[in-house]
Amino acid sequence: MLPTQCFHDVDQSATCCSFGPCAHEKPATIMDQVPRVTTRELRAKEHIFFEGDHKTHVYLVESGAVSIYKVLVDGSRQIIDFALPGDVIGLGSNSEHINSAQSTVATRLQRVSFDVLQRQAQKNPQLAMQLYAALSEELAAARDLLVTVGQRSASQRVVAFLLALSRRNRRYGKDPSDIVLPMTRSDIADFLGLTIETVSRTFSSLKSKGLIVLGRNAQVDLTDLEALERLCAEQ
Amino acid sequence: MLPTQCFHDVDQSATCCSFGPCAHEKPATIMDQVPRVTTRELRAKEHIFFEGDHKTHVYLVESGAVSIYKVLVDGSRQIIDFALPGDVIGLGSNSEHINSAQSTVATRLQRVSFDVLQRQAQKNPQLAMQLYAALSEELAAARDLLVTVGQRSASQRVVAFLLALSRRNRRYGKDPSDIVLPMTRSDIADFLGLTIETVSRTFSSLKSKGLIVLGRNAQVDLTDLEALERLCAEQ
DNA sequence: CGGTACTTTGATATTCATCAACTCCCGTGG
DNA sequence: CCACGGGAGTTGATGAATATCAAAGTACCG
Repeated sequence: MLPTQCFHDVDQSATCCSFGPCAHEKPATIMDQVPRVTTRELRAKEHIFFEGDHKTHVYLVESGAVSIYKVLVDGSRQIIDFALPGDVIGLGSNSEHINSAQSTVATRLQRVSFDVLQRQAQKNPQLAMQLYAALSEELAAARDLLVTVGQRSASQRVVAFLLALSRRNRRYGKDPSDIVLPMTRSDIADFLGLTIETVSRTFSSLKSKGLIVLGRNAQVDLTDLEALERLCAEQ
Repeated sequence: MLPTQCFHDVDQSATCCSFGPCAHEKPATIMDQVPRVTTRELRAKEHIFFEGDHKTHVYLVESGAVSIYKVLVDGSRQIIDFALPGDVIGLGSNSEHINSAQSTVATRLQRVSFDVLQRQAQKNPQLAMQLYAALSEELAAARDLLVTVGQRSASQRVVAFLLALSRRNRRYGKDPSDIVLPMTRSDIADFLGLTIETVSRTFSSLKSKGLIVLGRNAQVDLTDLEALERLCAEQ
């Protein structure tokens, strides 16, 4: 097992918020098995690749954050996943990218050649199975997000999003009630299938209820995790 | 490449309806590489497995239709995919199912042992890569549905759904303007993140506009494919 | 400092969910 | 053969949630 662009945790049992604990600990196993790893630095809002581009590399996020998204003809955008430090971008056997990727903040990436990775996988069944497991997690994450967007109210979606970041913090040994949002309201809105205004209003509402405190620098304090969990599950 | 539960087509370029042509033709390559294939017959609305169940088999849909879904604590259901004839259910490296599966109509399945398949894949890199490609398609399908549910209006979702079935027909050499819906309005609603009533009203509205004709036996005639495509893309 | 991008807040409009009643279809049993 | 019953589908009336439009406020970067 190895980390993927599993931004929100994959919940096997669909309790609560459809986000749950994600069990991968080993960081970047894939990258260790392939030679010639190079790094790339990005400022905020730089593109890594576009949908339809020929797939040249697979990337590991070292720091920062990347949005994986699709755009419709009318220009509206659905962010499919946020790739955070430790997550891998660009897996899948297609020779072309099926979505676009853009840094949401300043970001540092490691990259390996897609072809080299594919060839290694052909020779090494264990690597192939690792790739398979990684993709399997991405699939679970995409489906969890689908459940959230398809079935939950605006405030439940936002809370689910915050709790997913909280759980990620816990997984990495950081404070689960003190999270950072490395993306704009607009990014969050496009991730949750809402508008900027609705996301902003929901934050304000949670703040006025004393469930969160909005700090400087995109910092958010989750002052009542239990109440948030309840909010996310209820109805 | 091999077929998966890619109900709607995977559109590489996110044109129109986020559903597009899906290029797999070889049916059931996986099943041919594993011994002891058995079959199972189901009446409508029988369960194949539940979320959390130990994964014993991987299934190929021979006839009928299967809904893959998750339920939330409040009882609401999100159908994640419809598996139709030729599609495979139960892939992924988890030892437990991460969603439930239920026939929507009378259905016949082929099944192979999950463990046997895993072991074969360990030994046979080509099979492993096939599984990888299959999962890759499932992921693309889940993401396309996410885009539809997250960004489109009720009528656009319904039309996208109809057009996906139409394209599937075309791919299998059948009439793309004469489709069958092997599921209830309730299933469609839970797939598209809508209510039964909204789905029904949308069908009625499309009918009154002369874009579709509702026939007997869940048959739907798409009398103006171009107008439907336009409806799905516009705004 | 000054400008730009991002965020918040308010007023209004629209879409879709909800609640409720009714119809249709099909199978079952009297 | 017809009556009954239940599941599925349709249609209408209403309300709530969220999008849209508009404007002001705030932080950040040169």
